[in-house]
Amino acid sequence: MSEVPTGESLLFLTDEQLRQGIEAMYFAYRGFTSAPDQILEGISYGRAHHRALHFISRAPGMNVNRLLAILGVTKQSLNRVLRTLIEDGLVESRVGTADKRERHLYLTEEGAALEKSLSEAQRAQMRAAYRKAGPEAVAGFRQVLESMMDPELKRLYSALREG
Amino acid sequence: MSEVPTGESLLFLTDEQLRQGIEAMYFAYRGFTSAPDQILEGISYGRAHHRALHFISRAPGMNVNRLLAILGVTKQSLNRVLRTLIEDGLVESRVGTADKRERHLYLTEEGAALEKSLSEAQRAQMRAAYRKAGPEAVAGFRQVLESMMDPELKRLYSALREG
DNA sequence: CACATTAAGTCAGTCTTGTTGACATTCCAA
DNA sequence: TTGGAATGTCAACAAGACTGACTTAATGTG
Repeated sequence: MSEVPTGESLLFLTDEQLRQGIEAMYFAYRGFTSAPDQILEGISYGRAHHRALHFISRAPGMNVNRLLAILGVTKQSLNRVLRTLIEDGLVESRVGTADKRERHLYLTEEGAALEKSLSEAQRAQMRAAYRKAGPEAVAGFRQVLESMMDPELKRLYSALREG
Repeated sequence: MSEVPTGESLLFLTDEQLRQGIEAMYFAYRGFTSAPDQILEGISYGRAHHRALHFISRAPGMNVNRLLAILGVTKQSLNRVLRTLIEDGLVESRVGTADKRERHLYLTEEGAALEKSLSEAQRAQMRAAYRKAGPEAVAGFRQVLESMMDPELKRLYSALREG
């Protein structure tokens, strides 16, 4: 947690090393999204739909505000996506019991099936990368990613694991 | 290169672990782009302009086809971005000497200045993340990112380093 | 030389995903 | 009971991607 880097890590962080990291992140992110994108093209959905399905699947019963905070978009933008998913019978929106203003979101069977196919494609890609790199590399990967997150996003990310 | 994982790595790659990796990648990518995005809003440029400036800076004299391959967009899409950058005097397009059909791209002084401010903001963010995570984590991070790349993109990524 | 191909640029139209702003509805809580 | 919060909706717009068709200029080849 020291703010002062060691001589070695200071040496390590040349602009060139950082630039390579930036480019690696850029190219890798494209690989990261390509598998689900391939499934999505053809059916009339995009990445925004995938993201909504993912997080609803991850935390079923989540209300709209929570999902908005996670996705970091405006409610108008999310609403368009959510509306099509609800109309198409992939997502169910239930009025809250404690607070009836809230809408709680759930995947229908059909929604869960699509989410599963998308997430399986993405996991397969991730699994291949993890295996190529090995467990120790994966631990480092996760550490750096967490360090890159905005504190608020990191909070939301951690909350997903803790329920 | 073995297709059969060891017992340990098999244990490691639970769906939950993979899902956390996927989410980490998603949240981290948002942190990754936020610093340059902040500079870009206000001036009338977006991420597409940033990417073009970055790679022209990285490989000055690059022709349009090469940049198209790196960015993975259509020429119509790139052209819109490139045209504004040239009109605004940030990028210079020189007719090729060997092959006069080609246009070679260079940053002007002004273009280099903007690129520098964008890349410094992004590097600062990356540097902070790297320092928090430590050198060993960074090595793992880089390894996993490279494993995630599409082979063609990895080729382009590597070519950037080798000149 | 004539013709095909390549590199680059352009025009027109479309789609997804994001944005603002304005407004209605519902319902909780002080 | 009234103000504010949560939600939803309408309209307009912008960035950034796409396809398809086409031009121009330069190059390569039969």
